[in-house]
Amino acid sequence: MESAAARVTGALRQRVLTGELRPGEPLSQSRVAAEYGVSRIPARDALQTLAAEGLVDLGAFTAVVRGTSIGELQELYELREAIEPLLTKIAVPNVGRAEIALMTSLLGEMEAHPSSMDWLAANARFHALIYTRADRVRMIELTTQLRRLTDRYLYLHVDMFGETGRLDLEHREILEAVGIGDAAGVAELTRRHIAKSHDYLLRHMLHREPAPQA
Amino acid sequence: MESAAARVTGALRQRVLTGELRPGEPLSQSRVAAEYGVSRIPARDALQTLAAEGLVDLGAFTAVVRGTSIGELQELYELREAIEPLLTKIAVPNVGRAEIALMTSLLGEMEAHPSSMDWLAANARFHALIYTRADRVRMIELTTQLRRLTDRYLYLHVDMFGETGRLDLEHREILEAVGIGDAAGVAELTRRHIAKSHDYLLRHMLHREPAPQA
DNA sequence: ATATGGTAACCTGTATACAGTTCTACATTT
DNA sequence: AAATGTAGAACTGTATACAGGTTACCATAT
Repeated sequence: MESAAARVTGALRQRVLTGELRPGEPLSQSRVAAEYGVSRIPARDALQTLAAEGLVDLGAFTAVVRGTSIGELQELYELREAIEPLLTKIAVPNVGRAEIALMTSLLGEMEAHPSSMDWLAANARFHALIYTRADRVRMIELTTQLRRLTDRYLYLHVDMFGETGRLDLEHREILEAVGIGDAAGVAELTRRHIAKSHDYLLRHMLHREPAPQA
Repeated sequence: MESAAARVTGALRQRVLTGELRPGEPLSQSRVAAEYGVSRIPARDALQTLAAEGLVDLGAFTAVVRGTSIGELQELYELREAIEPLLTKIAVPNVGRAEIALMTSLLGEMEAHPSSMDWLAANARFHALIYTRADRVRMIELTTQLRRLTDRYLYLHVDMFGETGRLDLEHREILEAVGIGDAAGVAELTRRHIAKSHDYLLRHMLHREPAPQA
């Protein structure tokens, strides 16, 4: 069974992630509780979890949906650029035929559903598939969290990714390098892959919102 | 004022960190609550926080002090070796005379109190002093957490750091490189500094406990 | 002696209740 | 009109209470 707290956590996480709940939006325990038909305790638990994940700020008075900033974006991508290539380098030697087949089919799925939530989901699974083989539980957990946070920037600041075409090409390159077992190559391709998304987001944020909320 | 939850969190964190509470020790909400004279809610909050920090496992039945393993040690140090040099490279150009003076005095403090908790505290402040100037809130928070987790391995698996002498020498090297503003140099020295602690711990864990608890 | 079943102790998730704090908005003063 | 003060609304932290679920242990059967 799933606890009430877990249910509320998941629902809120989704709403914050997709931008349905805007940055700065206050999330009081009582209102969250009422909205999901639970008592304040599980609502409180959910807010605490989301705060630990960095999606919510726990102020003295009330919790609020965390804002975005170019500074934070910078940090998140710096971390991803450091960790994901590392994870890649460790994982690639352990990737087998089965994973490569699955990755190929995920690539097809992405090409079939450009610029949609389906694309984003397939993309996440594509990369996760490599990382899993690194056998690094903590690193993967951290990476998942960082990806969630940067995905939020995509939802909030980009009309709706006009870049999936280019990214699919990069995925094909990555897949090829995985195929020949070139760990260092995949790592470097991954780093650039991430850096390009960073640049893309940065350009859009600088252009559209010169002074973003804290 | 400090909330009851924060007080319990701090106290428990200390006890888990220093190994007073051994890995595997069950921490039920009720007993923690009774022990600190609070109700179950703040006790529950504290356990959740510690779980998010990775010091406690939130099982289905009861929370337990997290175990240690060579695999986790590996992950923690891989992360530190990736992040702390990065943080260093960013920070060093911003370190001024004031910080260098303070670092010098901290170095003296470490040399004056070898192999003690005071040494560990001064050591933490020494490195933190550099990192602060990187202006990377999230990275620093993450680094703090990783350092806490690895410090626990020191407490649990090393009789009581017989290495402070060598480490002080390395600190002196780092301080010198900071003095001449050699960011890349400090980064590399920091990476090796961390790697050596990793080796040291690994040797001891392999020697003393061939099959550590999960 | 070992396996099996049942009961009591323990523990968690959640609801409700209360005290104290923070914010808001309006009235009062300057 | 701006500043200040003040009641009330909103919110949080915490305590207490209750309904399951899990574990441990002991008695009984094989």
